[in-house]
Amino acid sequence: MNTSSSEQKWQRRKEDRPAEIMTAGLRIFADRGFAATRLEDVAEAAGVSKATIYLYFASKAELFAAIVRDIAVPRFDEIEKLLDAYDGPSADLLSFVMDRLRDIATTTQLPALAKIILAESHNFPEIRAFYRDHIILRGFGNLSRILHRGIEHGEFRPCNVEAAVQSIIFPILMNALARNTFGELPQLDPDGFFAAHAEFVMRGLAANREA
Amino acid sequence: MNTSSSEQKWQRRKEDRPAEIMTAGLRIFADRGFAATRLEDVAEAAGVSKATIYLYFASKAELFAAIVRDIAVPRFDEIEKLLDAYDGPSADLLSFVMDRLRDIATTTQLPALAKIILAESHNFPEIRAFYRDHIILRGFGNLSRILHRGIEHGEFRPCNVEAAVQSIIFPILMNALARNTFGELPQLDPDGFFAAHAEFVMRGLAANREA
DNA sequence: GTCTATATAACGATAGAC
DNA sequence: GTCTATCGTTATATAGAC
Repeated sequence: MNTSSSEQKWQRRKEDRPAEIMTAGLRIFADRGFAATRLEDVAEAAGVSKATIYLYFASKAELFAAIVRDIAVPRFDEIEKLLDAYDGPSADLLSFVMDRLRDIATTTQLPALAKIILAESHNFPEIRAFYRDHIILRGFGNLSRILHRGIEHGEFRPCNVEAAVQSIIFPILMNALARNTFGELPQLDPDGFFAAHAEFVMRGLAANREA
Repeated sequence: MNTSSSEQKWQRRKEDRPAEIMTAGLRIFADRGFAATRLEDVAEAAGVSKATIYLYFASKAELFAAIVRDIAVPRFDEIEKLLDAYDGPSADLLSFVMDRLRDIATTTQLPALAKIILAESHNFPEIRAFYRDHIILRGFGNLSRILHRGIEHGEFRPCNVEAAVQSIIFPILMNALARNTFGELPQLDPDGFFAAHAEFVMRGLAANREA
């Protein structure tokens, strides 16, 4: 594996190591799941030794959490920044956020990681607690804010907000999980699905138009 | 485990064995997942030898499929029988079917088994194919029938039926999966959730009432 | 020459084989 | 039931940057 001209066994690249390890870890975790992923394979893919992983991450579970955090946190931050600043119709705000969720579900590996949580967190309580507190509750909270706002403004009908949050998010998540698991069943085609689900949601939330 | 008066080490109970094995298997599969379940433990819990399992089931995957089938098929049959016979408002029919889905999600181990499919079917394609063809596509098909019926009768608005099916089913399934994984987060409380989701769905499907 | 990022090698638990 | 291989984790040696 050495380049021909150099006899160097390794280089100091303190800045880049964590990102390289996380990139390698993401690919292998998403492919094989948590338990089946060997840190030695992650190390090899990242071009470091197994021990080097432990310089930057306290444990396998911490590495996994860091990977999830790296994907999720910037997106949540962006969404929350918008929520704080926004001052238009709640339906538009909800549409925008649902579009972002679609992007996350279709362009990142977060669904594959969510699958790992569902599948294996029974054996690994640390990763479950992290995902519950930093992903689920945070995501629920953000959507909940939008719905409460819309209800207060009379744009959405009063309803069980915690339940509505699930009616909105779970199809998006589960569609991604199902595609991840069953491949491209025509029923699961994301293009048609997301537009239709957004329409469905808007009608489900619409305030009664009365005279 | 033997009764005190009998010295028989075993009895011929050809009729009961499969059910006993499946009951034991259900508990252990739901608890540990597919790969981690050892047929030896299933045999012990069922009070038979490992070889006896193979008398009735061709493989571990076949046993798993039989357990899923045993839970799902009678319920599908019941629902489909109703669909064939029913002749009232589509909204009532959909309500009834959603109630049945809620019962299945809250009173059976099917969500735990669904979790296994999501989690492990990557490694075990046989169980994925079975679940896709006999559970997902069948369930999708049934709901799809109800929606098409309601649209034809003018009771539901015309919409992307395959997408609406997902907007309806996935929250029910995912709520059960999330409770299974994260325990009793108050947000996931099924009592409040199912009623609210049903209301949400009815509004999402409602035909435009126009003059 | 000193400091430290990194590799090598060893440890201990656990699971799978025979 | 015992033995063995594997893998997460940790201790120690060494190489690279300044």
